Amino acid sequence: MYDFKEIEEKWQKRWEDAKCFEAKNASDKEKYYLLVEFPYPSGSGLHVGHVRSYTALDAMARIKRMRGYNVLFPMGFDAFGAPAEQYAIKNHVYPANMVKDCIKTFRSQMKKLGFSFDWSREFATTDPEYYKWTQWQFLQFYKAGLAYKAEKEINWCPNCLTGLSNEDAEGGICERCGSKTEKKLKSQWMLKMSSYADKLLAGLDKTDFMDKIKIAQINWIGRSEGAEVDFKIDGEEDTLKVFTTRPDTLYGVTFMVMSPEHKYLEKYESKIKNLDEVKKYQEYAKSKTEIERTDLTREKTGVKLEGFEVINPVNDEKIEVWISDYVLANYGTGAIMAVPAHDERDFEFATKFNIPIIPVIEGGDTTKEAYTGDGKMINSGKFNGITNKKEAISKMIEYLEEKGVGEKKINYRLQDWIFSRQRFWGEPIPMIYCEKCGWVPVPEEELPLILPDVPSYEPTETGESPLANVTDWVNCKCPKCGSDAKRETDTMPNWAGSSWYWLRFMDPHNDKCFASMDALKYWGMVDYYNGGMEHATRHLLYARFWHEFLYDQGLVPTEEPFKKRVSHGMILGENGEKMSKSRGNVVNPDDMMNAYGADALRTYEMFIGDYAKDASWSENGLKGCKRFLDKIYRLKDKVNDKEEYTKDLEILINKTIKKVEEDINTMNYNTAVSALMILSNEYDKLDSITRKDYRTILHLLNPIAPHITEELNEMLNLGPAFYESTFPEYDENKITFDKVNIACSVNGKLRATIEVDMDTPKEELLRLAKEQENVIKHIEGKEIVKEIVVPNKIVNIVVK
RNA sequence: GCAGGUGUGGCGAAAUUGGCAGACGCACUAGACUUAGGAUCUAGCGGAGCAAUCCAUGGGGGUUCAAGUCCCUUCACCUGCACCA
Repeated sequence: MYDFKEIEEKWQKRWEDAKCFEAKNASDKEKYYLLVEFPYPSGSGLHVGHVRSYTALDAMARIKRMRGYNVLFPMGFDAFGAPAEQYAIKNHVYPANMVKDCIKTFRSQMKKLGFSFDWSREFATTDPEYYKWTQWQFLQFYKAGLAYKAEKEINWCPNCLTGLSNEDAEGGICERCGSKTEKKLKSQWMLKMSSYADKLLAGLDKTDFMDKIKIAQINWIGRSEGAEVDFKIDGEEDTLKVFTTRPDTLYGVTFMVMSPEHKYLEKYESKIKNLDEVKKYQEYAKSKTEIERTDLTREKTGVKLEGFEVINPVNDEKIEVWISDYVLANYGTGAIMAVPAHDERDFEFATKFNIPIIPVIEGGDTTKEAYTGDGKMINSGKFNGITNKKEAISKMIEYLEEKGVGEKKINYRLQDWIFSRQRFWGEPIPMIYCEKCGWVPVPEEELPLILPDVPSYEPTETGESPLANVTDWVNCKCPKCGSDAKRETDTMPNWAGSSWYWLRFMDPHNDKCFASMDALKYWGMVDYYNGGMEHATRHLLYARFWHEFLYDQGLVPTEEPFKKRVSHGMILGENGEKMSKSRGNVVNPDDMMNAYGADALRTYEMFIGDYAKDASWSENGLKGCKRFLDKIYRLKDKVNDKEEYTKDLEILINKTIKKVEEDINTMNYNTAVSALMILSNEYDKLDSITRKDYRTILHLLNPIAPHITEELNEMLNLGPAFYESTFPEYDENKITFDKVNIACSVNGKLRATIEVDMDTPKEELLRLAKEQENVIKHIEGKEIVKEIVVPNKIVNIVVK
């Protein structure tokens, strides 16, 4: 019938030549910034899931442009990270070349799909011109005291002799060889994200994220209010500090638990009488994989410290101290006060090791289980009798503060960001270590610090980055004192490059700064940011943290980077499972485009279902959408030479205009498509349609299926190309029919429908309803109890 | 365990937010046109029933003239987080 390939290529070229999708950094038009997460250019090419979100935002971008906005809709590539590195290790090639090839494939696929990205702004995070600024920004963190070195555990595979990312060591098992991974202490660069915890929480109020995304962020930050309490170590001046959310239960403390990694175990080694046993337990805890350690069904284990006791600050009683791996080293102070009567985990522990349980709040049976509910305080000295938990907590904190043995404290689950990777394929961290001066930043004018090629891409045997083997790169002079020094060989994590990329899109070719203040001010916040739900926590937090930091440094004009964040559901295989090579259910967008065309693929992915939900692929569904486009094409033969709407279609057309724009702006793409299908069905019923009828449906469909609609519009010479036209407006006066169907029911059951004039008065509706044969049948001989009339909707007669 | 979400025909889903459940599409059935159909057109398509009608939105209960929609309860599945003190 028509050659969609030829049509698609023609229009793609036309758009490119016209540069109609290139955003201007200075414009009288109102700006609109649409951002969709840039992809990782993997070797397997674009996924049909990419097509879904890109089409969705493309449709929005096209509508916004046709509504007169200066739209920024950019695309780039996030190309540092594991997959390219794995490929490099396997094939002994420099990853940059492979990345280049993959990007080429991705770009060409996206162009074939007709996305209206502004390609003039494209970049990859691996471009030295880009990572120069990633490095520069890292130095700003350093200068502000927010980047520091600390001993942190990494996942270490004793078999491969290599450090692994959390992803590669999932569940404590080395992905490559299957052996159990260990924890190994390594000095790593950290970013002080924890100091932004409150800002990250408060900043959410300035955004319009989907609720579930806000909640995910809030949970991840994990703010919890409580108190820090000092327990004096018996026989020492030192105190053991714990964090608790339940200071009101202090009188119920019967033991303390420290994590096996707690620093006091070393400090007070000489005090501990059963040191051998303790050391053995520490070894045991270390050998546990992440999964084993966090397995809730696992029985509690632990060792009591002999000769090491603390004093309860509220009643001066001596308390035994244990170590157990159920207490985490990296949360709170790494030690807890245990109140078995009112905490489930402490209860479990106390029961197992026969430790006394003292209830301090009335309620429940604390010989059987921990009571975590509310109640009257008992066994708590002067606090006895308080029934309100909130009051009890604040009174206790007041008391602790008075005595100088504790204070109010807010804790966060959110931790500092481990910013080092012992990996090759990442941005080099621009720091130099000098014996005399310590850590010295690479001078800014020497950036970018180029990532050199190396003889081997695998991490070294000591767990260092392969860069450590490039001696003439590592060895350098200290920028401060000029003596021999060494470069940091760790690289940045994958997340670094994607933590500010939306800013670079605003001014991608700037070589003086990461983006000019003018550009940053003009584009402001990203208006609409779309990405996968899997990035709702980490990426989004890193990006917001990074941005908030830049704001505090006066480097960006807005506190928050993204106004609205939305996420799309996955496209699953035809069998309802996640698409993967091993499951053999992968659908290649190229194959679909070749068989049905880009427009059909785009239309189908918009029609597939609720945008926010997962959806299973169906090639038959795609065929159906192709048929719909074919029908649109065939309708051209019905076009007459009239220039106004067909009278009978006018209302439906106006309604459809309204619905399509609203639906696309609210992510209800599926109903936008279905509205257009309904309209096309109505057109099809008529012998002829007008030029305006036809141009309008093409125009409405254009954001979703841009090629075929442009072609038909031009073929019939209906008007200027859509990319340079204004989107149709609906007439508010013509979106309601003058006739309306009224449901007539008896006792809530539908008995008849009547067609009446819009806004027919109540009395008239009731009278008409009662004339209906089937209504009469059901009310005859019965007593009418109630009559409900809702104008333009329904009549309900209640009988007995 | 906690948090969030979902549950409607054979399938993907709609439902103006309390007012005719199943729009639109797929699959399927019958027919038309055709050398042919993976094209197009016509008709049908939740279940039961010849029909009037009855039953149906995971299950149970409630509010209401009226419930897919609100409330209570229960089950199932999905996604995060998970011994966070």
